[in-house]
Amino acid sequence: MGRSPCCEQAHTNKGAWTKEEDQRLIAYIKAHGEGCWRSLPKAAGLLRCGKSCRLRWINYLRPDLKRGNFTEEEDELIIKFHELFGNKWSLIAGRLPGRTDNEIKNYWNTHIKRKLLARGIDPQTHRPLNAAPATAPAQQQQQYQLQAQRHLAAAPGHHHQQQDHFAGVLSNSPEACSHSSDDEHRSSTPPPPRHLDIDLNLSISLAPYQPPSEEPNKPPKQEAAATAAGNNVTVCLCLNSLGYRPGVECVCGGGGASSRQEQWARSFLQAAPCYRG
DNA sequence: AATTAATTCAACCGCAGGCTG
DNA sequence: CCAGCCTGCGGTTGAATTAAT
Repeated sequence: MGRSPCCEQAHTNKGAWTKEEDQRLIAYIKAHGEGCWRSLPKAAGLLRCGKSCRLRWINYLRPDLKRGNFTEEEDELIIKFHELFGNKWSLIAGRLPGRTDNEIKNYWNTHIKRKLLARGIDPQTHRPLNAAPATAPAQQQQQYQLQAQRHLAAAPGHHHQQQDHFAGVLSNSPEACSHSSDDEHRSSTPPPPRHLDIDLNLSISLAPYQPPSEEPNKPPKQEAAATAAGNNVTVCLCLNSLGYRPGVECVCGGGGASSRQEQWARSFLQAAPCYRG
């Protein structure tokens, strides 16, 4: 596998972004949407590598970022998800609206680790610090993590439809884990004893690019889904955030979708048949 | 007020893995 | 099948900021 030459190019800026660079990036993405990171810097007139642009956008400029202190609720969610997924920050970020993997990773390392240690809990194993070194249970937990990850892998893309996000995640419903994996059927492994309060019955939807809503508490996802299911929608196969962009034609060239992107979109839609018109 | 230590977090780096020709 | 391209991820770094002395 070849290394991407994108960051080896000469004449690319590094380090902190300037306001002007931010403006350029925002303006470009507003006009053309996300994606095509490699060609973006040149097209946007930025002396940055695509990777850097992507990072800047995702971690800092994206309009749907929360950018505030983490709430106690979020803390607990992160802890639970970390227990479940391990250091899969992107998976964790996918279930915390408005938070980025980088942000969560930093927050984990600077705050939550310490918090857990203060509670006498090992932040890596989520077990009491003075507990005997786990062998079989740790393997079992790893297996549960793998199961959960397999579930998620089966449904690519971000898992939105988070209108009842916190309520759902925090629910103690006995059905919360009722979607148990194949593994559960073919092994005598007892069900995970410690994650019953995590609702993994995650559903997916085409994740629209959402400009900041006027009403922060009103999740716009349903609207988008309804619009999509209804009419007059252009599905942008260039997959700029898998955006449904009502009435907007794809602008990334290649007739609306590169073959690769189109293929991805098709496989996605097949994997999520309930979202096919 | 000056200096040092600790903390935070944006950004970078290298790699994995999927896709293409 | 293979080499190269591209994106995304997780770990790490280091500049900026804050707290302590």
